[in-house]
Amino acid sequence: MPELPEVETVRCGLLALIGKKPLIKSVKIRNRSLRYPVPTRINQALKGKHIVDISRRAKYLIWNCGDIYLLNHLGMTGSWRLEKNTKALRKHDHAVFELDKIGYLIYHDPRRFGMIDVIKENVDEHKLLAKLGPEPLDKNNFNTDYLYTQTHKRKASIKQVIMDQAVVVGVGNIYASESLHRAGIDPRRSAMRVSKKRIDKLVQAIRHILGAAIKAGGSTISDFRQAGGSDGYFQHHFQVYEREGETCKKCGGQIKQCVLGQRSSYWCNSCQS
DNA sequence: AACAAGACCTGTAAGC
DNA sequence: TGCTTACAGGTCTTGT
Repeated sequence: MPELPEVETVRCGLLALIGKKPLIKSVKIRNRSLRYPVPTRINQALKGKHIVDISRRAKYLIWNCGDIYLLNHLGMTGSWRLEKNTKALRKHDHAVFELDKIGYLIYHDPRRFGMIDVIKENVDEHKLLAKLGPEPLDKNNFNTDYLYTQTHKRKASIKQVIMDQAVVVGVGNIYASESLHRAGIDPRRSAMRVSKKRIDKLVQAIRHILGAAIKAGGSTISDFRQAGGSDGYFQHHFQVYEREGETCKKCGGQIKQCVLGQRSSYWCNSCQS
């Protein structure tokens, strides 16, 4: 489901839903079998803590609960919603956080590719976070010089390389295709055959696309919703994603589709090379 | 080190 | 109507 803009949208939505530093009264796990088993000690660890803040690293949400942190990845189908009571629980509601005076914050995830863990300290050193690349919107660490050092030696397609979370985080299957279209680069092109000048265009394109998608509240396709339940709007701005056979809005060329790294990829056969 | 493929899951849509 | 297959926003693991 979520790439960086969707996770950022969920983060903002959750902050709005929970209000000011709510107390966690209890955590009930209905199904521990997410991508990794949810720790059995999670209720004991979080009961009585306040959610001080929610931040994001890559596609991970990090709840700051004072002296302890909750780490959450939404996988493909993870979502959060708030309910007034527990009568409204549905299939695939795997975790229920009872928040004092707020209600029940529910983690829903049909495919169970998401994860929930609790961390005592040094969040950045967590096994899943330690090897992540820079944030795409961080101009100091994600820029043309940096990305070129990563791409010029790699034989794989440029699309696969920018989706590698060790190279840059947050770019998933939709925004990789959209960013490459904006930069005029064929997603099938070997990363090492993209000139530095075009890598510069790509850096700007990734920043622009992700920034615009965050502003639009992410993309709603299939079942993604903001934490408040409303739709994102960026899907209306797709130039190539899921537009196979249609006309390029920029140049009138035809949108093509192929599979790269087992993922559907889309590009315009006229304005991308 | 880098890469391709397999694995983990369920729901939905398409094809027969 | 029902069965089978392909595919879906992610990413870790395995084998070359």
